[in-house]
Amino acid sequence: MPRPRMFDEADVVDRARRTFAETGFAGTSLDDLLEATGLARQSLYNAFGGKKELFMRAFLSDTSSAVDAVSTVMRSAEDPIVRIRTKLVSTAVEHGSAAASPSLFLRAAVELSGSDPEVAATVATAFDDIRADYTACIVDAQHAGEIDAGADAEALGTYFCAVIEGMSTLGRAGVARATLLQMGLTSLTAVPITPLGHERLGTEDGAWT
Amino acid sequence: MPRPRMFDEADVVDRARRTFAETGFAGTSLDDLLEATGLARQSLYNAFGGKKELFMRAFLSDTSSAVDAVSTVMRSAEDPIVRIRTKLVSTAVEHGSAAASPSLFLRAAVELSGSDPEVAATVATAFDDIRADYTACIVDAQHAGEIDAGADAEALGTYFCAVIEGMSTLGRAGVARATLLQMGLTSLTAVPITPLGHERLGTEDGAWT
DNA sequence: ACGGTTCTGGAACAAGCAGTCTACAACTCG
DNA sequence: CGAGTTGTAGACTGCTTGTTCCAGAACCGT
Repeated sequence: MPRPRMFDEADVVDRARRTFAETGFAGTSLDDLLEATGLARQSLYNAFGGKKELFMRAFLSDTSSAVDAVSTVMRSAEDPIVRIRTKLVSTAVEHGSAAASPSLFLRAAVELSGSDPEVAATVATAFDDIRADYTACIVDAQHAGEIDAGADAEALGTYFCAVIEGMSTLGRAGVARATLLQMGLTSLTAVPITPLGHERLGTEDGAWT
Repeated sequence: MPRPRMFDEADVVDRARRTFAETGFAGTSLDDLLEATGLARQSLYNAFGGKKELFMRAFLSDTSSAVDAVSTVMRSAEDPIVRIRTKLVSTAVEHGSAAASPSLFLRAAVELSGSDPEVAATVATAFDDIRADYTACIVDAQHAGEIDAGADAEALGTYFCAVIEGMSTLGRAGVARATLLQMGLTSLTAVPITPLGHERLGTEDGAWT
């Protein structure tokens, strides 16, 4: 019986995500959101409840896609060591050079982790999940004989988590894509890769710009 | 002839820095600043000009001390390779476990680099300076025979910049000090250290908590 | 002690904010 | 087709924001 909505809820959340990612929670006004989503004031309140609630929807959605993105790559059928290099390269490409839509996950972590307990908890478990995925991938690589079995897999997993967050941060701060890529590939040399691992990775690493 | 000020300008800037670092530019109201600094409304406007101007004072001051902090360590008399490890350890200690006062430099980079050109430019040159300091230190280490002469010093410098920013970001997001330390020390293994370098670094790396 | 200059504290201001209310339009089911 | 329910649009409401104004207090050199 109700009049059907003139907007797609998921689409609205995604537009809100982009807006919040660009100007932050405190820096985004309700009018900004209305303009970005095309919704009428009351429609936003009917559908979501308010600014904070819409933010949390967008934030949780972005967080889980960030976690999923890692998970997808780290559990793919590729050689374990290649999965990690793939993630490093794609992070450099996605976060390089201003243009690309910045991550709300990272922004919310920096802006609100200190003040909002729910955001802080979500960020913390997301990082744990991401770390676990990296770690699992490194264990796979050890079983495949690509990485020294004696290496501390968890230390390496945590390490990649930091490298990739650092790349995102620097990318947002304006560091060029090629520089990010160089950083990512350098980080791989921290891993005690066996001769087999090097063979699987291939020799030439250039050709991304 | 004028009535002397009842506040120390540098002290006010420092208190403002802490406040802005905790709640961000948009998230900090003038009343918050007045409470944090103890100034009267008009005094703040007389002495600094306004909210934005005070923010820039605090931001520029924090940025140059962040750059100086790197520079001081990287040009110290210590063995080059030890300087880098020192910086990694101190970053882990300072940014570990919520409590410690967060960096306004990092926060402003994430919050405002996308919208404020002056902040973006400052952040960009600060990162360049920091990268140059790391690179110079690695070159020193190569001359001292601690790092393979064939390594790409600039790539390694850029890399440490990313690792350390990543550590700061994760620290703010709630990652424990011990974990940050583990990340920092793992990042060192990306460097092609010569036998002499390993000797200079020492063998046991534990005992920080 | 006094005049000039600056600092101080609070009141006042306009603009912008998140959120609410009301009238109307659109659709579905009986 | 029409009654009922829900979405839409925009005016409206307190409240907070950054900033300015004004009157008085504090200090210094003479």
